[in-house]
Amino acid sequence: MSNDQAKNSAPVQEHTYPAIAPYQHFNGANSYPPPGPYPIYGYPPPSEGGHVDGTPPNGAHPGAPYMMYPPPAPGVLYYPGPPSGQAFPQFTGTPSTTSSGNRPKRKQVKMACTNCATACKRCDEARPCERCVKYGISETCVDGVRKERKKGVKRGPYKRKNKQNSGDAAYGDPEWQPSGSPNSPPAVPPAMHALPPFPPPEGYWPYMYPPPAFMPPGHEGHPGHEGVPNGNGQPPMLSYYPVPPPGYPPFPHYAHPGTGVYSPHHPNGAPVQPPAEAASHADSQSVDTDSQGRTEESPPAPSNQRKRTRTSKNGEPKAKKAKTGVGAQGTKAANGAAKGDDQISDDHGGN
DNA sequence: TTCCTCGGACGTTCAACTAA
DNA sequence: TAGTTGAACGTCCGAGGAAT
Ligand SMILES: [Zn+2]
Ligand SMILES: [Zn+2]
Repeated sequence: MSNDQAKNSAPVQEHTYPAIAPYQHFNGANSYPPPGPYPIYGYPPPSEGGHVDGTPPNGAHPGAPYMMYPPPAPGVLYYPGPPSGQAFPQFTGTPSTTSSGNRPKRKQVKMACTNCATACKRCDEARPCERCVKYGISETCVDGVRKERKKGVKRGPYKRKNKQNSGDAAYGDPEWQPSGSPNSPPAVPPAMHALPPFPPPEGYWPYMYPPPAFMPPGHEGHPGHEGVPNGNGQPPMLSYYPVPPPGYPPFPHYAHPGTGVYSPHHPNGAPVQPPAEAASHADSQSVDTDSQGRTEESPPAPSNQRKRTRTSKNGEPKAKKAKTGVGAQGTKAANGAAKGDDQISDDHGGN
């Protein structure tokens, strides 16, 4: 902790997403989809047994990519319809989750008081903070001093993350971006510019329409397909299937970027899970990114599975701090107060 | 059974770096 | 010079050992 905390107390980095217009459901209903992940699938058009309103037909195979019917409005992010004709509940919460699931993102105070910092416990902005008040140590509840950052530390060359697709990123990679091959020029529709803010609320799994650089699978030339009216008064059919934009985790089902052919396998070889399973595992397929878009190569085991060793980073036990004074509070009353929360503790370093 | 410790995940900040 | 990157540094969750 150091004075730079005070220096920088003005701009608070809020990681909440701006309010966005309701996304349109697969079936056209205007409401927020529930926080994901959940399986992505579609239902066949009426010409193939589906219902005009987009609800699934009897015996519909929910894992298959189907044409969307009625045709969607371009330039919006769409979400899959509810399974089995159920309606999604109206989503009213503030989308704020970690990228690794539905767990709410941890909010840190900008500066914990010395007591809380020492105890590695949650603090708040108030002074005295709630915890210090609770333990009757208000008088020692003060901000710590932030260490000054080292200067003059040289770094290597930076990788550019937001570079245009160079063509060597594999499909499914966070860096992959739709672009044309030498044989198929880029097909990024103008409507894409009307997309809602990117990225969308975490936990939301978008469908993008029209799919950039994708051709629809398996319906070429069918009357009434691909935006071409069939001449029978039937509206044009438009393809609709998952396309992970750059930075999005891979979807459970894929259409090959080159051929547009749907495959139950991810282009990089990983098999696709059945929808129900995908729902519970889609999270694990996602590329975990932190608040700065960093990715986690290998997400840590859940903390309840972590092996805990009692040694410090250098392999030695951390020195114990005397249980006197405020940092270690000393009193049982203070120590034990709230279960699952406050236990006054020794200092221990972060990273 | 409760209390306390502390490993490490997670979040924030900002200097170094880079492209325009 | 503005925007991006990435590491330093801070917060604090929660498992598990120690104490009662
Ligand atoms: Zn505090
Ligand atoms: Zn305090």
